[in-house]
Amino acid sequence: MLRPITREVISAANAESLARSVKALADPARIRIVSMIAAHDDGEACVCDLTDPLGLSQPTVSHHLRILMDAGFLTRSKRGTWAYYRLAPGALGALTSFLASAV
Amino acid sequence: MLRPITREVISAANAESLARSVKALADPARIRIVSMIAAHDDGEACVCDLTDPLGLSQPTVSHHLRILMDAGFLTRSKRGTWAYYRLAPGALGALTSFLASAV
DNA sequence: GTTAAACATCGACGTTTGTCAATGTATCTG
DNA sequence: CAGATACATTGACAAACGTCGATGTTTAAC
Repeated sequence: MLRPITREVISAANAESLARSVKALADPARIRIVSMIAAHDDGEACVCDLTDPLGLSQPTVSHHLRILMDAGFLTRSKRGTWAYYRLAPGALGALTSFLASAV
Repeated sequence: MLRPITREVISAANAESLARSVKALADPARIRIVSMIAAHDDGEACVCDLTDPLGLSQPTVSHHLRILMDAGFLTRSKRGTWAYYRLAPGALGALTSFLASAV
């Protein structure tokens, strides 16, 4: 993988937006949540699947899920009283490849 | 890139350590610093090269550089009164590939 | 219509974070 | 040695963050 002769510095605005995405993953609970959802049956999990293994209260888990959703890493589908969360296809890969190329 | 049938959930300890690394990049100033160092002549830059383009005070820049060093993303070599910072080879790539595979 | 269950939202709290001015530490120059 | 330069460290402060208990909202079951 060759290094281009000229290397552009990331713009302040792009750095801000990239930092927002990275920040969404910069917490152990949220990293575990993403990993747990990815490993769960059918690739989806509800809040009640996560609270116990995480050792966190239900409001805290909902809070983390909202942050991951707002950052575009998760999607939510409500069925009955349950809310099922999934990985947003390609979102994580997009971040890691952009991170690797941009900085 | 095939997905393994069984997917391990990341351990709490590994999530903690991964979060520490990610957190070091979860700030627009630090992302710009990494990008600026990568783009700078000979792949190295001193503190005085960074303060003006970042619009931050010298202590703040030193603070960010320390965080990036502690996380293993940068190396420092002192020559005279100047301190030259470089990307630690492979550190960023190691993070992104681990991130992509582990979560 | 009541009750119960799953989840979201709110309010409050201690902790962590990003920033700067002030100060300390080397290193070079005359 | 005296002054200047480049950088690190310290202390302080406001803002952001992670967490929980309490409460609100929606849906299902009886």
